[in-house]
Amino acid sequence: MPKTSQAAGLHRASLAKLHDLDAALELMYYGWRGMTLEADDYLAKQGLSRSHHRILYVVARRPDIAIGSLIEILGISKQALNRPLNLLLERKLLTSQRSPEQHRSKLLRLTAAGQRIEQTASGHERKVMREAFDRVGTRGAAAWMAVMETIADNN
Amino acid sequence: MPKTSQAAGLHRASLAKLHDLDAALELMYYGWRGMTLEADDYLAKQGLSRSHHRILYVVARRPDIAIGSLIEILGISKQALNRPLNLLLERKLLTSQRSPEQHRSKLLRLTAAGQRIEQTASGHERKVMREAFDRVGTRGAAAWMAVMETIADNN
DNA sequence: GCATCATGTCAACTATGTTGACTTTAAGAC
DNA sequence: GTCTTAAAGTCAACATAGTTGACATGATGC
Repeated sequence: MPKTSQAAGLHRASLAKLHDLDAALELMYYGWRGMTLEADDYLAKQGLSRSHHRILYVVARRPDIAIGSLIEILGISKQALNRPLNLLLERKLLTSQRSPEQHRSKLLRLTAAGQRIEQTASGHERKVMREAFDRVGTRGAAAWMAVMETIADNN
Repeated sequence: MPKTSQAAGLHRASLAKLHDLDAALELMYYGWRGMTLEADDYLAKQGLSRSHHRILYVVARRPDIAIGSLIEILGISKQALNRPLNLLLERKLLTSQRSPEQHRSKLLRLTAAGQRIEQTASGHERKVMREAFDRVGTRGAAAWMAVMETIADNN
């Protein structure tokens, strides 16, 4: 895994602004890095990375999700899912079992250990968001969400 | 280069929310994807990708930047810079020349073609931001910036 | 028994990053 | 002039995270 950059953000203001919105473009970039920085450091210490966290995050919010649905939500191929998923199963952060009602699909769940790691990693990200929202109040937070929703739905 | 995902965002609301701020975490992820989607499609058509765009973006805003400074700003190793940078030079989107005042460093500049591509790619991203800002007004945009600044400086 | 769906796996490839170990080029010290 | 140093360039080996294609396995439905 690439080292989580220590210096990202240092240069946040070091570029001439050619356009009005240059600052916004750069903030999106450094904002994403800033939000995930501590979580990535924590995950690296656990021998995990962003891809593992994405899996844990989704399974935490969709217990008993089938592998096919997980693939759909993550938007990657089953081959790409294979490696990180197997690592999580080997490390017993996830369990997989055929549905009791004789389905073809396998259902994924977090173990207690998996829950703990998901909570901690996501918690680092939430902490960053919470501190930022605290600075702008409810109205500001709502505006941030509205902007991001518009951008996220741009496709 | 990985295909720029078509389906990202479709599942934006499909997860149960375990915490207050889950929506914000997901918006950061899908927001980043949404902002870069069209630019990445455009770049792919030019046989380029995000890493090339980052180089073009920085050089556009720091004409005559030395390679060492570029490395610092991008936060990657010179070996990682090597390949995309050489492609841009071969494709004559960038020029490099030793400083006239007999310096050791080489100075990078965009060619007209390089400027055109940088403008177009960044323009796609600015368009997305502009549309989102238009929905929330000046105050909302200012709040968005304030939130992102706090997050970006989190390191 | 057979088709089909969901899953699993293998191989080859691309892209983007890392570290380590060099070389080359230019400038400055002496 | 030679030597040192700084900046840049290059080569190899590696890791991660994705892609496609091809094929195997397991469970269900008929």
